[in-house]
Amino acid sequence: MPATRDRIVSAADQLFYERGFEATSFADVAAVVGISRGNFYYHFKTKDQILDAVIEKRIADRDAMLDGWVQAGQSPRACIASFIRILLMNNKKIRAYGSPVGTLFSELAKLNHPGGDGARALFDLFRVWLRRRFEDMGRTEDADALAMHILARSQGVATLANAYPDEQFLETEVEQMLAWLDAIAAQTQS
Amino acid sequence: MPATRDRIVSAADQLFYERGFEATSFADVAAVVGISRGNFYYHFKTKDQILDAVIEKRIADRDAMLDGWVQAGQSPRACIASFIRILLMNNKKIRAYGSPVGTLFSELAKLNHPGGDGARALFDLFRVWLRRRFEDMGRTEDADALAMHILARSQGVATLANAYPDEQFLETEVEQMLAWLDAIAAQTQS
DNA sequence: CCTGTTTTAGGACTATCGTCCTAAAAAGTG
DNA sequence: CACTTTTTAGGACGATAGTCCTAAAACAGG
Repeated sequence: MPATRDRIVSAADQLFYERGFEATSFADVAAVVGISRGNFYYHFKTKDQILDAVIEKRIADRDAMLDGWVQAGQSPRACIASFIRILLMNNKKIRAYGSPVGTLFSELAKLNHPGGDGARALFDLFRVWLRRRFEDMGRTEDADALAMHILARSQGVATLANAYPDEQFLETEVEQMLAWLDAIAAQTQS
Repeated sequence: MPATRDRIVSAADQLFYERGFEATSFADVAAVVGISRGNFYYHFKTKDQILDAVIEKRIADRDAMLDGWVQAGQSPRACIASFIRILLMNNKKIRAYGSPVGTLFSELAKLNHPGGDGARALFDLFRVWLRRRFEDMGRTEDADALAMHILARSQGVATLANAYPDEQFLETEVEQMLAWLDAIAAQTQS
């Protein structure tokens, strides 16, 4: 049986993703978890503290996923391909709610919320990881630009897939991104 | 002197962009315009009505901009290049607040707000316009896919530029998008 | 100058939210 | 079993939001 605190963070994570941070209230999360607002306050004094915990969890989850690919012995190129395919893995959720990273960052940036730094850290996690993969592929000079490029493509595809929940679009764009990766690899190894 | 209603819509347009729809209150808009909340209510009965008016204005503004390029006699390819360069034209605002189209859509989609359809109509405006330009370039079979592709790229670049307000990134990506457009044009005319 | 319509101001009402407090229940310890 | 700490429940409080109402001010036409 998971601790109450963890159940709160998981529920908040999901609700923040589906409804947004501001639109999700203490009462909403408490209702999903099945506890009272008073109990909620025992674990988190302020809403910002829940946000911090949710961002921490999102970072930890994604960090584990990314490291898992590396630990599994996938080549740098295969790792990047796996990153691109996240869009397909989560295609239903992305079409329904967009990117968990991008939409959270957008909201917090507009609110000038201090947690926006944490949301940027989520981007950083992917950016740094991707940069290292490109470096391992031999693209040391422009590894960061390539990382930013593929990150931007992912974000854009997620946004449009949310606006137009068309599965074909997602698949087409993923194929193009993989083709782009092939071209990069060909450039580098030749 | 512009009518009060128009001043309200302009102020709301800006505030919705900078702070988001939900985070902007009647009082915020009224304070910027310099009128009372009561006067506000005379012009707009509900918050949804302001949102509708703002979306209508955004569509009209962008429709005029896009049509202006066509009326000015620019070639289809030059028109698409102008669209890509919107990112540079508005680079300061985009780095500060993201894409006015994408961020509004994301927020309304999460709120399950009826105005989300209007925000999607904003995407449709660009999508249909871009599709027609690609058709005029001779890409009749995949014009819509090309339109969606460049729209997604724009959105992704805007999101990342918001997260990392680095002017160099924006310029680099715009150049790559223009190079992509050149490649498309070369494919088509050969 | 009078009259009817449009526009504006300011406050009242209700609901919801984040926050906080207090006391009971549960769990752990000797 | 007695005692202490942890956890839970439920409600109170102040602030803010969207909405709505009423009356005064500004303006129009005869």
